[in-house]
Amino acid sequence: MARIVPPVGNHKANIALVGEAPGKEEELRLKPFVGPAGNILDRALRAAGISRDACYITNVVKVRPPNNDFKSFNMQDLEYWKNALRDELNRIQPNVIVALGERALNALTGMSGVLKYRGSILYSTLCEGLKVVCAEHPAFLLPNRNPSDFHLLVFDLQRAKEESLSKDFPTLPREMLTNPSYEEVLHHLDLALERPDCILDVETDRKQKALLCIGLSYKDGHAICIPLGPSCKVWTEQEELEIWRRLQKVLTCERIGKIGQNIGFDMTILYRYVGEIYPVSFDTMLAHSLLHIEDPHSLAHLTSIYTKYPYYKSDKENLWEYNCIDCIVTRAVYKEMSKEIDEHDMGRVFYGYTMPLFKILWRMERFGCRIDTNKKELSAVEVKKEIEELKKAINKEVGFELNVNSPKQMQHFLYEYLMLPVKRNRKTRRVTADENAINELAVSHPNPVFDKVLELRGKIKDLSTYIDAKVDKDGRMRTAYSMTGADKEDNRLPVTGRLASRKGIYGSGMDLQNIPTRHRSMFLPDDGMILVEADLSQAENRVVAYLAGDEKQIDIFERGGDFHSIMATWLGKDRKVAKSIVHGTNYGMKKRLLSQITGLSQGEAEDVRLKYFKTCPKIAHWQLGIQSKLKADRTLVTPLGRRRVFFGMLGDEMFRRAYAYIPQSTVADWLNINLVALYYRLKGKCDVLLQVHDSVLLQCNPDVLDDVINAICELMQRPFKIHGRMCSIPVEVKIGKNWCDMETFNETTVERDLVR
DNA sequence: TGCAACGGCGCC
DNA sequence: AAAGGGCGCCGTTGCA
Repeated sequence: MARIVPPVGNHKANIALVGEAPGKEEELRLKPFVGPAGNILDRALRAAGISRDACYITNVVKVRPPNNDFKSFNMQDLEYWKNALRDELNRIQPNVIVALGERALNALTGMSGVLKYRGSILYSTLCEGLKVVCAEHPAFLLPNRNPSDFHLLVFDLQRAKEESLSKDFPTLPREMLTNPSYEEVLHHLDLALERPDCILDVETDRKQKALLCIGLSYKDGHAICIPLGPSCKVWTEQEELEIWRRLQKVLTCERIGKIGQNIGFDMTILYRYVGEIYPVSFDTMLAHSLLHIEDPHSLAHLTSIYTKYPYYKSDKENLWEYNCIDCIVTRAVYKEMSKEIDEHDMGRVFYGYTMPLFKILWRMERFGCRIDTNKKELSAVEVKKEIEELKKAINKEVGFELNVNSPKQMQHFLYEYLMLPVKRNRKTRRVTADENAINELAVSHPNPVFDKVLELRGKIKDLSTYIDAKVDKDGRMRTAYSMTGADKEDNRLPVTGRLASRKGIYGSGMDLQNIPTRHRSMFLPDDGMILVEADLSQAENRVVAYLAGDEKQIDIFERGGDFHSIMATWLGKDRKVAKSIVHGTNYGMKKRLLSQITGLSQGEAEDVRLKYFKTCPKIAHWQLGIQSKLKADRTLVTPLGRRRVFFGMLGDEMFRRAYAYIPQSTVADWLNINLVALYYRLKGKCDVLLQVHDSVLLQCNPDVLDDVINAICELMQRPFKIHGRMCSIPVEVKIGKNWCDMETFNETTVERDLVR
């Protein structure tokens, strides 16, 4: 028998909280929000400075749904409860209603998509004249769901508190010029020329990235959308030419800071029309990734946090209007964010490092690297042939067509056809036929086909990923760097401070941070130039030694000894094993995997691991310190000031991520800081081609090689502080005629090279 | 045909 | 009981 859970709270409340339906605990105690979700709500209310007694708390449906499944209510039931809710809220007349979760949002406003609308201030369609603030349902924030969104609930409740002062809606200026005449365009571009900054946002089609229109906002609450691009029929040829000319004047005017959300995209689109846009003073996405690295950096999210404009990204049917709103909102976001940067004293980092690095990376993306296209085509032919032969051999050996790239077919082949013992992925615990599994099977159940399978997979990877990568028409390979992960893949956000490298928006180019050495011979310097690679040597190990404050390790590094050889003698193993043990153990690896990567037995591996901790006890201390820091506030800060909050379950998995985080991001930041410094020091003397996490690839004229290498050594090896102690990371400089055959620099190699 | 999820694998 | 982390791209598969 369904029991009705009545609302609770103050009938004169200015804030009404509306959930979906009672749960088990609520039904038992006949009160809304008293179970686990209720606890979360209470915590969030406290954090937002709202007293529960000052709220009226209710649910859309007052009875617990069978199996807690809201969908089991039919339309009639829902209508009944919605009517009851309308009467209820109209009696209370709160200044603001908080819709907690999808069902409440839907009942109160008719909208759907709570993750999009959270933070938005909306008109209630259920109770006319009343104002709704949308928030995620507390049950959605339980530890096993999405605990990292808790702060968003707090934020939305704070917003509700502000809005509870009156029934009025916030005023949101939106002066939009969506279909301007030619004269209006010129007039507004003239006005823009008088202003110190200008928001820029272009719209393109999704596939070709063909330009559709350009939006500008040179003052608050105002925007103009100028239709332009290959399919634009608005202007005469002459008008269009003049608009581009005036536009270029604004976009390249020294006095006008250009501002945008992920403005690198707009710069890339407009490059063919106006060249490089300059100066770019502020990117809201980059600023946000600096201030709140663990949050999403989409404009939709920024809008919900920094402005009171409601979510608008779902209606794109009027593109010009949409373009204008984007600009107006970006300006509002920009103003708030620039204040936040000043308040947090991040100006030096943001304007002096983040934005310059962004500019340099954008130029590197344009510049690209010359490719030996001949060689590339030849090896394509060769590898294709090898693939065909391997395929034939494998099919002949197994007696049927086997696609080694199909996990499904491979699992069937190994575990059903050959009836071998099933191997699982250690992390996911799922059945796998990956390289590791096959290698293990090859030991227990030798079969000549295994080697061929792995070889074939390798060749297919070589061909598809590296050899077939699309070179631009000018024979150059390009990449797009991401400092934030705005175009995130699989919903993962990069959080390390490392750059990501990927294909460009037009589909050419590739990730240039994972090229196997043997494929690097395709990468050439331009005519008359020489490649210079500067590598931070053993950077992560070094940083770990300083972070842990391990005197023994620091001593080896500072004396310039061969770290791994010395560790090898201490641990009583050969150099290679010692290297793996140290590296793996530093990052939380345990005996099983250590034994796998070293070839030792698990018992031996464990012995060496413990011996390493005994030899360098500070390493274990360091790890324990990280653990307690995470337990205390889930936050780690690197020596270079990068901060990261860790969400999710406290445990070894998080600890391992945390061990890796600080050295990884410290090295990345240190390299990038030096990339900026090098760029300005060597301006005109060299071209920066690539950044690969702990190394940079440059090209320069051989006559300035000395200058270049001196600058590299001077800048990159300068000491910086880790835990109050100065640490210097040596640089290994290599030079070469292609990126594969690089020789460590010393005087004789230069001379030999110059003679050639 | 396009898309998302997944398995697999390249480098630092 | 056992467990490095961080990225992006390709091919397959299943679904719309």
